[in-house]
Amino acid sequence: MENTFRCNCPITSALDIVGDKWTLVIIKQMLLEGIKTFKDFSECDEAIASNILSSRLKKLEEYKMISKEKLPNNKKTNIYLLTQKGLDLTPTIVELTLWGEENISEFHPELYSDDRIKMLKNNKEGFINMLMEDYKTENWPKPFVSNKNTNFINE
Amino acid sequence: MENTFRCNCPITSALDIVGDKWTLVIIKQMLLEGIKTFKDFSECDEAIASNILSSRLKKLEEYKMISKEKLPNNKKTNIYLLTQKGLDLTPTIVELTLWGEENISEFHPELYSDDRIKMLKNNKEGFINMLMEDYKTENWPKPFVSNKNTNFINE
DNA sequence: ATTTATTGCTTTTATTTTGCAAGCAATAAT
DNA sequence: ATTATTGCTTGCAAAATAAAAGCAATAAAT
Repeated sequence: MENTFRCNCPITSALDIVGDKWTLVIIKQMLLEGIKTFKDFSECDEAIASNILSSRLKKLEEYKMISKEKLPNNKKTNIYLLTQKGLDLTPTIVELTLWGEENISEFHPELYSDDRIKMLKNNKEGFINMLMEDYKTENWPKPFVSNKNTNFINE
Repeated sequence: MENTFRCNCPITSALDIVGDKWTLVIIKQMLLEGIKTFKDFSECDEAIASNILSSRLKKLEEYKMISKEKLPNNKKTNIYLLTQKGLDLTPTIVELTLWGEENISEFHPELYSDDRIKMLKNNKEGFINMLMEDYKTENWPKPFVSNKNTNFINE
């Protein structure tokens, strides 16, 4: 963590953290593919080597971009979750997706495009918000809701 | 250029091109700091080693993200310019800037913020368009304008 | 016209990072 | 009690990166 930053420029410093082959891929997998455990990462499409995965997760934790937790009924498996800092990379990832989708197929014909990307092109702002909100509601601990408010539907 | 792509995902593929320590720094310098020649790059703040600069410029040219030209009166100096493909990374760079500016200072207190970043926060969309238009008018060959239209002011 | 400086690299060598394979401790399943 | 799974770490080889030096082509100065 010491001497990580080349200079005082925010872009260059951002790249000192996420500017490598794997870090943003990891965040993408968590954000878009529901990946949460070490095993999930190891088994998925872009299977990253376990030592590199390990070092990247450590770095992301140091920078508070992910948290490492355990489920109450499983003392072994770690659950890695994006924090707000990590989630805040959603717009960057979305812009990279759009750039890739429009500029790479010439060099990489098998590149896929899917329905989500079409949605994204239709309404970028909305898509970004949806991604971030969905991640939170699916993965972040539910806030306590008092009984008063839970049964509206049945009243 | 062969075997560059890990898989068919647009994000991962984008990172196969720009996912390293230097590529986006180079594009940032061209876009935001008016850097155009090999010497400019070598002399600036984040002085990249010349061999790496050389290899990155070559890669960016292969992917048509920059062009390499010469001025008519100078047979020596190469001028590197962003093409549309390169310029299209502006939104990605802008989002990275915002992320860096809001999430890194905790770990890097010397990180600077400036007036341009304030402008950017006020009007992201407009700032991105301004950056791209400014770059084009300042660096791309001027289109021919017929005499008919040049003297409005004097009529 | 000849020397000197600059530019845009390439080459060499050293260091760092990456990645595969194997190993291993702790927990969970059988 | 035994076996399988998970989440790592370690060791080593290969690849990428980086600092330094070198060099050819052009431009500038004398």
